[in-house]
Amino acid sequence: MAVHLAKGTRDFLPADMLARRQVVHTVQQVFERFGFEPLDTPVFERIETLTGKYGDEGEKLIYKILKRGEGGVRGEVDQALRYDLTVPLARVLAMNPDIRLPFRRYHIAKVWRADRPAKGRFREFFQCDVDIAGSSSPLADAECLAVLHTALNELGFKGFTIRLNDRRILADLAAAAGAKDSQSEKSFLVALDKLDKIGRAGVDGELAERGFAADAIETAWEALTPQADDAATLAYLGDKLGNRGKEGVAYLGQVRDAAIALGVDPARLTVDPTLARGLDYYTGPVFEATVDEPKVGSIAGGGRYDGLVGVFSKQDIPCVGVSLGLERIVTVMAELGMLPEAGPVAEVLVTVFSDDQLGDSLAAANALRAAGVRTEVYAGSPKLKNQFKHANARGYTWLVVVGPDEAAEGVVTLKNLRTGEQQRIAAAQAGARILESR
RNA sequence: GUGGGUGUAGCUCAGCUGGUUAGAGCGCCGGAUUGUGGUUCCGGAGGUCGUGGGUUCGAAACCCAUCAUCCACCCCA
Repeated sequence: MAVHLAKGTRDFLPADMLARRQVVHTVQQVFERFGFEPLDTPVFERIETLTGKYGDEGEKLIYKILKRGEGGVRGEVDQALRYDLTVPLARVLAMNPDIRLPFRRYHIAKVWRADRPAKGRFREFFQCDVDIAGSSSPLADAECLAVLHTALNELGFKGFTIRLNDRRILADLAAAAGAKDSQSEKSFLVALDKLDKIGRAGVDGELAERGFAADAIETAWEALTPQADDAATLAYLGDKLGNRGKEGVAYLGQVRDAAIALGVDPARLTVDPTLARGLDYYTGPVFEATVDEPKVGSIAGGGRYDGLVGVFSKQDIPCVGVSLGLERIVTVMAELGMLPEAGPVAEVLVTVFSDDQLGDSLAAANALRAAGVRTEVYAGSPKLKNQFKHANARGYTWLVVVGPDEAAEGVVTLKNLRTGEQQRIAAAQAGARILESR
């Protein structure tokens, strides 16, 4: 039968896994360096936990699970695969009121979206989230920016930009453009978000189509007049916007100052009032990281969501967090040649000379492993030639042969396949020799 | 969800306007005096031409459907 992967999914063969594991390891080290603690949650949640959090577009992308028994036959749904790691966190916070706040957690796990696959986009993918719960201070937002900045740096990214905006600024801009309700506000944001793609004229066209009046749009554009730098942009916006927008501007200024004090390179930060992020639950600052070289959209995104936990419990807990998209990071790193080539996990292949000599080979393998050397022992005993080919094809550096001569002397032949040199030494010494070559 | 492209050996692809036994490179397997690879030489295996219909004397090539995949839009990590 013809076999296919489910759309938008991938197998990770050993070479992929080794590269990905290294990326995850780096990210995890950075997360812990900032004091974030690990958390995991079930991959599926009750459906009502997830619905109503992601907007109409997002809602369609939730993978739903049919009920057991007759309910499944009737097409009823009671559970769904998690869409992100933020809503599960909010649920955990609501269910565990004794968690000491502020609480920092990281979560690296798979999420699922019934999206149409594209470059760097899958239906099953990993996110690496850090969030701080229980702090309304701009310092918490700044810490998230700092951890994001550090992680991207340590992964080796050179040309990335973190764009910043605030939901309150966007709300005022939408209002200026004539948005009357959250529906038209969202409509405005969707159009505005395309600015760098379709240009001002294009956005004007879209807004007109969406029913925005030309003179109102003009008012919004005035507030968006480009300024020399972030400080000027914030000052100018503060001047043009209403009270809500002013609040956002002031807050964003504090976040930015704190982030820079935490070591974030100011050249990497850009206040961009046209940055719109779709998720419904954001309330304050929103941010997004992009790389300029391969076009894969954003590689990380986040923001503040002060109302989400309150949806699940009486007590509101202000939260802010950022999510790194592992899939896109790996895609970009692969394209830029930032991932090292993975060799075999084992360092040495112990060949099997013949069935008669099997015991000697196994003893040699034991000695190597006892010495801490990652060792493959050839399963079987085809011609030595083929075992050599196997070692070479898999990229081994070291190879061990134990034939009758070696066995008689109580040694093994250790060969370096790169240089071609070989010597007869005791198995334990062979182990030491390999270890010192690491 | 909308529009467009692609689908031929394990991999990358060639097969002109339909015509007899479908090709190449790489890879794979075997061999070149019987304890040694990676180079070279010789030989070999391997394809229901995505799948199902249709047009035709005849289709990998034309038409329809379907599945898969890629690109753009939408949205997003």
